[in-house]
Amino acid sequence: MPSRLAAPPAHAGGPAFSPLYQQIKALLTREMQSGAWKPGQAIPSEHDLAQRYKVSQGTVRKAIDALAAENLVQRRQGKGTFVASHVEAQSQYRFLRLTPDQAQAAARTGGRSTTGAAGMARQLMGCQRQRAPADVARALGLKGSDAVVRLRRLLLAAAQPVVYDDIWLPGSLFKGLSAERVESYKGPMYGLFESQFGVHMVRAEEKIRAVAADTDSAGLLAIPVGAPLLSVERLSFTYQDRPVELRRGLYRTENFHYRNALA
Amino acid sequence: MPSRLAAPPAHAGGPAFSPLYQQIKALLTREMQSGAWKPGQAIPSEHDLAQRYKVSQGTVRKAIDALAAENLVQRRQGKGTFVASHVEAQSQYRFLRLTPDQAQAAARTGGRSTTGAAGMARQLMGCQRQRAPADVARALGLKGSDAVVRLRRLLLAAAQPVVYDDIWLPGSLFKGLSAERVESYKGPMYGLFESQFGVHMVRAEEKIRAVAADTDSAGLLAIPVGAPLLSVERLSFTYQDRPVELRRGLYRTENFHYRNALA
DNA sequence: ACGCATTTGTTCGTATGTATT
DNA sequence: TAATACATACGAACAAATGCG
Repeated sequence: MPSRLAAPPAHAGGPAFSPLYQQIKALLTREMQSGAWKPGQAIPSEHDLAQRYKVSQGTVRKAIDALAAENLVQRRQGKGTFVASHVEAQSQYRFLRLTPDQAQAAARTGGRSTTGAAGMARQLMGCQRQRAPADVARALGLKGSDAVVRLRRLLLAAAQPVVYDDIWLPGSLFKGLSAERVESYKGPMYGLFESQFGVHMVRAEEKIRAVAADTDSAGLLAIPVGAPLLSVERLSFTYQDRPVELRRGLYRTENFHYRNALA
Repeated sequence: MPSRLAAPPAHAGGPAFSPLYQQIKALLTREMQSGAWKPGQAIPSEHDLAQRYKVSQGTVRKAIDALAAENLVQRRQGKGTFVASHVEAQSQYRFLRLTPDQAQAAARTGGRSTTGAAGMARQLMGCQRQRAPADVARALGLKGSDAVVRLRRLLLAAAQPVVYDDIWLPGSLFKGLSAERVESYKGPMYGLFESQFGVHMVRAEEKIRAVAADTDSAGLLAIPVGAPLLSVERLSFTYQDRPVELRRGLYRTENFHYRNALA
């Protein structure tokens, strides 16, 4: 009997059991999901957790290693293990891959792209509540009758528009979200979601295309109709792979590029 | 005295030492780089390596774990640990992110995108040797007088051109590369490089933009001049972060998209 | 079909090193 | 300096997957 905690049912298809450290990992994840351990805060020490769950410290360590590999937590020698946060400087703009062309790539040297595409000016173009369009509802796992928040904004570099974002969020999770709250918040959008609404983005999937600017986007981004734009459709997930944001971005890439690392 | 193998010098800037398992990792990497352990082959067992290097099995294990995390090797329970290979079915087209739009995304379920953008027809448009242009030489770390191989090709889906690739390789590493060798090889380009020239691609960096088709690319890809195209500039590295390929790709994204996972 | 040897995977325990406060 | 927390290293035992006789 390999499991001493919650033994998963032995139904066909799924594994009849899972290693102890994965069960511990699931328990730790649940603590974060429930909000008991909040982003930026330290979780209990390995020694502490080992006692709490009656397992060896090495097993807790392996569970935490797995969480760290998925960027759910961050280990800091001598200090502790911290729940990942989009508010902290280290992991701010973690999901933003747009980079100025002339940014000296300190890519592999561990140099967090200090320049990045951060520090761009924000301009909110709209914040409305409405019923979810069919495609948005499908992506977010909502019913067509459910409410969503739609948020549109521009990012500008040197007074030039570079990014237009069209963001859709489940209304039930973002109750008091308003234009004022967005505009008054300093720092990345995901920091706002996390600190004000308790929704922490864990991972995302993007679909990228080249498209021609239509009249709307051309106007917003100050380019000719038909000019090429990078279209980035992002679906973001919180804990337990629950989709909580659909973001459609249009990027001008004359002076910026989307950087990606393949391994 | 933490190091029992090669103790790195304690010069300023670099760490005065490195953990044992990292030293083991470096030794293992050197075996692969030298060609002593070839892609697809099994490396010695953990027990074997532990004896060879006079360290514990756990230390070898941690070294191999690190290599596996970087996709340099692949572990298979009960069988052994194998040098990663672009020839094998599992990791074929590892660097290809272009996906048909209607491919049912088995993304997280572990389902290797069987559909993928594999199975596309290839059409070689040229294979020449020449002196390296300045920008290519800079990217590959060559002198302007060095020879390079330039390779151009189309990828077609349903008889429609989808991808145009312009590939630059250091001439010194790819001596007998010819159009015939490329056309007769079945399987991915990186499989050819690996099996025929002993150059294994370990990782890559990509810069992605939206561009308008010029007359050349419009003709090649059968689209109007000015149509939007995804421009993907890829720099690929072999062991020790040595750049060995510059690839400029243009993708039609009407029916395909570039998929990316953020974590 | 069965058992056995091999290899990686999991779990435990202990000791020591390094970073932080 | 001391206490705390993560990081490294060792050793041991058993489990699970594989392949072979």
